Amino acid sequence: MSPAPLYRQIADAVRMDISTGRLPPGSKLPSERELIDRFGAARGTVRAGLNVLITEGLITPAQGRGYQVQQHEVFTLDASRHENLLFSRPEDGDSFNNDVTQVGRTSSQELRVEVTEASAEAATRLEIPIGDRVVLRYCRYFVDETPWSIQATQYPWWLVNAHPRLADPVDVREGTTRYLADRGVKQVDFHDEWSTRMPTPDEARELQIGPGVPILVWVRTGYSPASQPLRRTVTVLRGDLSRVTYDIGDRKSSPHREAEGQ
Amino acid sequence: MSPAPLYRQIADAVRMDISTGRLPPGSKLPSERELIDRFGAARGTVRAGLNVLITEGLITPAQGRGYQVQQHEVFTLDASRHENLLFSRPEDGDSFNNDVTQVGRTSSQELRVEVTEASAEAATRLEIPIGDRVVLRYCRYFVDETPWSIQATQYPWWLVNAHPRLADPVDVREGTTRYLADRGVKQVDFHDEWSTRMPTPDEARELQIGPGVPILVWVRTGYSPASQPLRRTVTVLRGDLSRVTYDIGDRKSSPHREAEGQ
DNA sequence: AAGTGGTCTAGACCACGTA
DNA sequence: ACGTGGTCTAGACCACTTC
Repeated sequence: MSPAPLYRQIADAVRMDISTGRLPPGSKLPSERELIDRFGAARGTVRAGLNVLITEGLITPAQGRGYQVQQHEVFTLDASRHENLLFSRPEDGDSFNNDVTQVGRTSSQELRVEVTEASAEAATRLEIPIGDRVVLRYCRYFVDETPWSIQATQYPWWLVNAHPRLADPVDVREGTTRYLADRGVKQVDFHDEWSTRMPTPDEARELQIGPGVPILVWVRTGYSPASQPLRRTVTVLRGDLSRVTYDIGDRKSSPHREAEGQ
Repeated sequence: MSPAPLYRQIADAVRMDISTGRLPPGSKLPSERELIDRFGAARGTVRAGLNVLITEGLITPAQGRGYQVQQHEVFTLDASRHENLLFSRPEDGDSFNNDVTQVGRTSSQELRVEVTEASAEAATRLEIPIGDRVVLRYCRYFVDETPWSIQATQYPWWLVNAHPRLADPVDVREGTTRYLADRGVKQVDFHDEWSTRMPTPDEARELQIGPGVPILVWVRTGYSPASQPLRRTVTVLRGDLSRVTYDIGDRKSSPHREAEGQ
């Protein structure tokens, strides 16, 4: 066995300090110059080692302030209840806002509404021709002032015609799902797709995430009782701040809600 | 606006070549020496630029062979059907194997069985004391010879006592869920938790993933009709090869199965 | 002003893969 | 043998933060 290269030894040593708690979340790492002395390495080698930990999502660098051990406040989303009318009352309003405030945190959002043409994926899901007109409701959600997710929902034009507030460039206070339900358009079935990947530079900027933090991509299609697709929502969630749960079956409530170490 | 640093310009230029299709998935990138000439940069600068794309999961380097644009063959897992006895017949056998062969691909697995003590998280989920004896069934799954997931299931000791094949260090041919069901122990409710993060070095080695590829972590707890926890399974999935779906509601089948670009 | 990380250069030698 | 990436050095100057 050849020995591990020096930059890996540096990464392993610092990673060990983090996992054993010698460097707790939020604490400051030794400076590059200190590590140069400790390991007798050139600066480039030390930086290569620290770079490993950055791409593992363990530390973040800040110009002029040194490196810091990452710390997260995870927010849990219950996807099997979320937007499910059976589990929300009309007075609860927007489901995201509701979920957040219920655990004692604050939420805010930025909304943008456009009329555009359906992308190929959206058209397939919505069972309309590619390029058909759709309303796109684009929203960025914040938990405690931190960007948490970006959401883009497309509604088919026939639905917007019948329910024009979908195209309002302002909040639909009670939530669009509830708005539609109150007008007789109920979403009773959902098809969800989940995947993960590293963010594009644009996504990283909008969610304010650095290198080493992946995102969750959630594509939800909502259906009427007649199995007609009513909308398609793409949500991009910060991986370091998100946990998602599903309950399958008839159990009334999920008994466990504790945080788990990552 | 100050101009972007040179290494970012290099990353952006190559990323553009990839996203426009000039460099299709699987193709070879220009060598570092070529990029040095094209951009008039030092080697370290070119490598810094390529490193950005590596951590974005867009390219992979291979010593002696150059850089290559990443390509994936995504495998979709239907989590709301998976292991659900309502959707599988006894003769189907192990559900993972079944899911894989049904789409014309081959699966294999490595199994290891241990008797250990319950971790804190597992004990909470299984509603047993911390440190209680459990059987741990550890399995690595392959799709088409590629490592795809690592799975660790813990069964409480009272269940193993009653159904001893759970501790057999060999495959339970029909699948453990079916084995238990046939002996009157039905799992009817599931609680699932999903999160994403970068792999630890160990996970990266076992799943054969390079930098820039995140993982999905899936924690499933299975319950009896009396809401007694029967098992807790932690699955670690390669993010670049995995898509997960849930169907919520009564719709018989999900009408759409097409691949989507990533 | 002093200390931190960010960018960049110009070399060197090694390890791996292909031919 | 040759071309590829992998590791490493020893500098330099800049930008930002803290004091």
